Amino acid sequence: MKRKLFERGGQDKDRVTLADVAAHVGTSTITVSRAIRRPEMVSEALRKRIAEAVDTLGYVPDPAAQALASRRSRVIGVLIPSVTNSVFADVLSGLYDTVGKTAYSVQVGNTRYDPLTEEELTRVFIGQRPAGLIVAGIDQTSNTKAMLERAGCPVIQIMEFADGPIDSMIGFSHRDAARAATEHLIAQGYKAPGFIGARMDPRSQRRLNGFRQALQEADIPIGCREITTVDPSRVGLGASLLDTLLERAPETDAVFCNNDDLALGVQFGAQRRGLKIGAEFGICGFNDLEVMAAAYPAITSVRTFRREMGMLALQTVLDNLDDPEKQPTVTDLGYELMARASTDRQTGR
Amino acid sequence: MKRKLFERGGQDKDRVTLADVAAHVGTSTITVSRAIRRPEMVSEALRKRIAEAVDTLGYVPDPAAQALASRRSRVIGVLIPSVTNSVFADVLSGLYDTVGKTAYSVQVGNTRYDPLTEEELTRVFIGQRPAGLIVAGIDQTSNTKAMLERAGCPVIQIMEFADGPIDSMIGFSHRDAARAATEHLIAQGYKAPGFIGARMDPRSQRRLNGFRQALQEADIPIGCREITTVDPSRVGLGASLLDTLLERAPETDAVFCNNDDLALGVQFGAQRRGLKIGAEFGICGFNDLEVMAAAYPAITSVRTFRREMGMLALQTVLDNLDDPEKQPTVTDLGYELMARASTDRQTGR
DNA sequence: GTGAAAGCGCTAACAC
DNA sequence: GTGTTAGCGCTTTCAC
Repeated sequence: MKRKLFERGGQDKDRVTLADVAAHVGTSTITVSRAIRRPEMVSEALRKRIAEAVDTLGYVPDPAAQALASRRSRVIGVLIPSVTNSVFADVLSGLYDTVGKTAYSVQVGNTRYDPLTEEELTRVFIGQRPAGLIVAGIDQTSNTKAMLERAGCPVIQIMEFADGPIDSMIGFSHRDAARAATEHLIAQGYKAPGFIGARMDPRSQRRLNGFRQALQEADIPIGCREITTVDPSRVGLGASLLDTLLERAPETDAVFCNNDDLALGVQFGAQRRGLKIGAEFGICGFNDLEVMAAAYPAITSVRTFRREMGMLALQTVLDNLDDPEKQPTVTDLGYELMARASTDRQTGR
Repeated sequence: MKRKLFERGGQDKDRVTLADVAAHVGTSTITVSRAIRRPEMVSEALRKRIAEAVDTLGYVPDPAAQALASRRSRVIGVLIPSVTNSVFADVLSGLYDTVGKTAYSVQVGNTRYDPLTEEELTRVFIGQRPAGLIVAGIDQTSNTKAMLERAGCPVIQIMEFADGPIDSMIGFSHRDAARAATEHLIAQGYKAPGFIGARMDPRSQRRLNGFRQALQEADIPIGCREITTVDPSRVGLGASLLDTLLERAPETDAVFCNNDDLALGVQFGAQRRGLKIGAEFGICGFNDLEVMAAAYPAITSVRTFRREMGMLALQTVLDNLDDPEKQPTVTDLGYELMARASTDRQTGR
């Protein structure tokens, strides 16, 4: 087994610097620096020779030195509450795709649904003089909000659409989306829809509010058909929450689930109980993960635009960086109800 | 809508530096630096006053300056082929958990299953003088491998267990795991197991090899029961690949799927066809995502230790950083066959 | 269009 | 234990 060679220094001596490139070409470091960052400022001839030297010497810029000298890093900080939750994984995927071949890089902080962790991470991120900051949600502590307002870089809030953005905002109304889902259940003829929710972070809470609002407007009493837990969401949890729901409120004939994992679990649980999905029991999820359309029977859900949110958020940072005069934007990405067999009363099964 | 305030400088003037803290306490910058990084080198009295000053002034270290001066950043680079694939999301979750309250941070590069993107990202990452590097797989280009060998930091290969590690390695044998799964199908009495695979990256390929090996050892001809595609895996794809499989090889009575998404899709497809899962048709997935146990019927899979892999990889980097004399380690995390109803021939459905 | 000088905020190396 | 001196590799500012 080979020995380690990173005791210190190591290949650090052979690091190729701007000065090396400059010497090779016979010009000054600043010109090389310009040739790389703003080619239009350097004559074509020089530019070409510099490009060649960069190539042959294998020069790679030192981001630390760049950041220190320019007082700006090329890191775009992203604060999300979870990395495993596929909702955020999709957002990340959009971010990574868009950051792709730009000179910027994405650094993700996992707040674990904890506002204080978020505050701490915000402090650290801002200490890096980030090029931009993308944060999930609108429920930051007042300290966090104050820091973000003075961050000195574009700040994009994602996942929500609401009043009082810190800077730019890209998302949708969780309440409206949930209300639409519930209205769909009612329109399909279900008489006693219930709600199943896990984690119950602020976004889940807003979805619950949308559910309540729809029932209220339809003059349907809620009864005991709201089953929630702070436990993280899992498919397996769907079935157990369904058990609780049907025990407490046997009249329930449909359920709006906080997210798709729960909905899938509810469907498995309902099948185990021998319920006819659709005809006897309606199921609606939230987010429209790919599995929903593929399930048997296919499960109704509310489609949300997660990758798009990531892409647009990153692009918004880039746009703001390009043009510092650019005004903040607030974008509603909306949602789309995907009605499928699981809420079709004609579906026997 | 508020005006932007990040035109440049902004709050940069009020940045609290080591010098500010030193002045406040009446000592030198280096002492403050030491008080923070190696408290045992500073007298208790001073240390306490410095801590207070740091707090009241709100000092946050500048990672760029640290990296530049020490020629080492506190960034641990992670190169994975996908962020949405929940397999890697789980690994990431383990990484983030472990990096948690350390002074290090994780930076993820998405290679998109492309060796050249991986090479490019490796070059950029190494240019950051990372504290450590965690890379998925063993199929790097020779250029990439050469760079990693000279990276001057701990390098951990994850997701595989094989010969010739670059430095440390943590994973398991995909071939052995797949062989075990296939042997299970055979032991359960299925006579003509097939293979369904998507993406077909090197790890999938090794799993296919394990499948072949098991059939060969059991003297079962493979026939046309290998259905693969380079398309990325989706649940929906499972059903279509099942269609292809049963068309080409109607004798098939069980299937080993490259991953759990496909297995779930196969199950939905089989249900749609009215096949009795288990009794008539066996299904085995790979990775044992949470949904597999929750499905109805529950689906057999091969459990892999993804979060653990992330945690251990990060910990290995930290250990190597603590003790540069530490020798590289190679760890086999193994796998575990989770036999469930979907491969139980007694299961009617 | 190009360059010289200065310094970003921190730490390594060597004093004391 | 603590301080001094020199940078790290780059960009800013201001000259030319």
